[in-house]
Amino acid sequence: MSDLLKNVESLIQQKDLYAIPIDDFFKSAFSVDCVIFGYHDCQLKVLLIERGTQPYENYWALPGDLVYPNEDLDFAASRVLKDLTSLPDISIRQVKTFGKVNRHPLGRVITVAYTTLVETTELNPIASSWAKSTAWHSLKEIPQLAFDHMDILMEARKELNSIVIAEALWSQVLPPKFTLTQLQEVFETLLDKKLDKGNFRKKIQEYRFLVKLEESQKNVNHRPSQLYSFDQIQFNQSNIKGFNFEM
Amino acid sequence: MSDLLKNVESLIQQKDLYAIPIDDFFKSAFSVDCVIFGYHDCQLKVLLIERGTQPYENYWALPGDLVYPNEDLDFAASRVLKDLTSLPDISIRQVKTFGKVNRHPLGRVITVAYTTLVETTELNPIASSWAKSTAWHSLKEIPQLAFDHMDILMEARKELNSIVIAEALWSQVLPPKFTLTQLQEVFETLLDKKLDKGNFRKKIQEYRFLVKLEESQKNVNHRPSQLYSFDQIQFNQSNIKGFNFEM
DNA sequence: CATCTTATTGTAAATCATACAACATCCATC
DNA sequence: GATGGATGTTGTATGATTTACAATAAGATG
Repeated sequence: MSDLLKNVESLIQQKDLYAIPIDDFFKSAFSVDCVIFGYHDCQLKVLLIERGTQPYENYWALPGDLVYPNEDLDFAASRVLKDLTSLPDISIRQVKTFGKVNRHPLGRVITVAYTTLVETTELNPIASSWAKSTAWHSLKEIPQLAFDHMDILMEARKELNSIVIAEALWSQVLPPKFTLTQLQEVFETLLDKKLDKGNFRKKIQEYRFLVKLEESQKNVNHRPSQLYSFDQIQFNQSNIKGFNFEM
Repeated sequence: MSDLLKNVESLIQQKDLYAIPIDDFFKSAFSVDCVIFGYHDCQLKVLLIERGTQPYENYWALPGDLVYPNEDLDFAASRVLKDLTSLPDISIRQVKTFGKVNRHPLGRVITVAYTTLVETTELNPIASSWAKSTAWHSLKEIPQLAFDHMDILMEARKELNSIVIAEALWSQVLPPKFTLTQLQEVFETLLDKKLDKGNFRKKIQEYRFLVKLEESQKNVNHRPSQLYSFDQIQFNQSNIKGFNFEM
C-alpha cells in the first residue's frame, strides 16, 4: 500500500468514521469523454470512435480514456482526444460529471464530459491508440453507444446553444476571414431555424469582437461580400454570457 | 491487487499503451464539495465547516468528503452534507469538477462541486463526523479556506443567477405562501440591485407556476398583501432555462 | 375620518424586435 | 458597355417590450 493510502487511512481511523476499509476508496478511477461537435456546410455532426478493446469492443463511443495520475483534468481532455483521433490540440470545455455506480462494467469509474465545436473540413481524425476507427456521425443517426455515452452526448447537445460553445463558434468554426452570410448559416444550423437576413445583421454588428475588414470576397460570380474577422481580445473583455440565440 | 485492477491491466497491456504502471491510475480518489447558499432576511450567506482533521485542520472549508465506492455521485453530495452538518436531505445540483493535480496535499483527488440555495431560518447545522464546528458566513467576509475551496465557492457564486438555483429559489427559499414583496426581496438580494416594484410584478405574473391564492396577509398594520404559492408541476412543464435575471 | 403604510395598477416615452421591401454592387453574358 | 441575375446591404413601418415614474386602492391606526 502506498504512503498516500497509509496517510489517509491513519487520518480516517483517528475519527473511526468509515465502516468500510479505506482501500476501497482507492479502487476508483476517473476518465474524460469528449463530445466534439463538427460543423461543415450547414451540417452538424459529432465525432465518434469505434472501440478496439474491451469492454464494449466494436461499439461506437465518444473519444475518452482514463486520466493520468500526474495530469490536470482539463489537460487530459485534449490529450485523450489527440491520442485516440490524432487531432491537433483543440480547446475544450467542461460540461458535467457522470458518476453512477454501475456506469462502467469493470468497476467504479466516474467520467468528466468535455465538449467543443469545430469546423470539420481541415480536420482528419485518424484512429490511433486503442481506437479501431473514427468518424463523424450526423446527430440524426447516432448508433448505439458504449457505456452511458448517449446520456453524455444528449447533455452536451444542450450546451450547444450556450456559452460553452460560443467562443468555439468564433475561433474554431469560422475561417479567419468570413462573411456575414457564412456566420448566419452557422447560427441557423445550430439553432435549426431560419433567421431574417436584415435583422441578423443589425443584431450581430453590435458585437465589438466582430471586426469589419478592409477587404471583400474575390472571384465570385456575384457581388462580393464584405469580410469580417474575430477579435479574441475584444471577446474576452466583452464578458458575454452566451449568445441570445433566441433571435 | 484486485480482480478489477488485473482486468484493466491486461486490457491495457494488450495495446501496450501506457508507459506508467496501471496501478498508478488507481491511487486516485474523488470527493464532493457542497456550496450551500443560505438566504434569510435579505442576506445571503454560505455554509462552512471548521475542519477537525488533517489536512488543513482548523481551517474553514466547504462541507465535503470522499465518495463511497458503492454510492452514486449525486447521492453522495446530500449524504456528505448530512454527515457533516446534520442537515436534512436537501436537493442539490452539480456545478463543476475540479481536477488540478496538486489541489489536495495528500495525493490525487478530484472533487465535484454541488450547490443549492436554502432559507436558513429553520435549518440548524450541527457539526458532526469530523467537522469541528459549522456556521453561516456572509459572502462578504469569507475566511481563508482549505484546499481550492475559494475557487469552488466563486464558481458556484456565478451559478446563483442561473437555473442551477432557480428551482431551489421557489421550492426551498420561499415559504408555502408568500407575497410578491417577499419574492422581490429575494430577487434583489441575489441580484444585488434594486428592482422597480411595478415592473417586477408585471414580469413575474407571466409565470404560470406562480399561483395567486384566495388569501391575503393577516394581522399586519397596513394594507394586507395578496398571497401566492408555487406550483411544482407547472414549473416542471414550463421548461424554463433559468430566469432572465437581467430585470 | 384623516392619515399612515404598503399594495396594486396605469401610462407615456423610449427602446427593441419583426417583417418586409428597396436599393447597391459586382459578375457574367451578350 | 448595357443588361440581367444573384447576392449583399440598408431602410422603414409596425408592433411588442421595457423602463421610469406616478396615481390610486386598501386596510390599520388613532
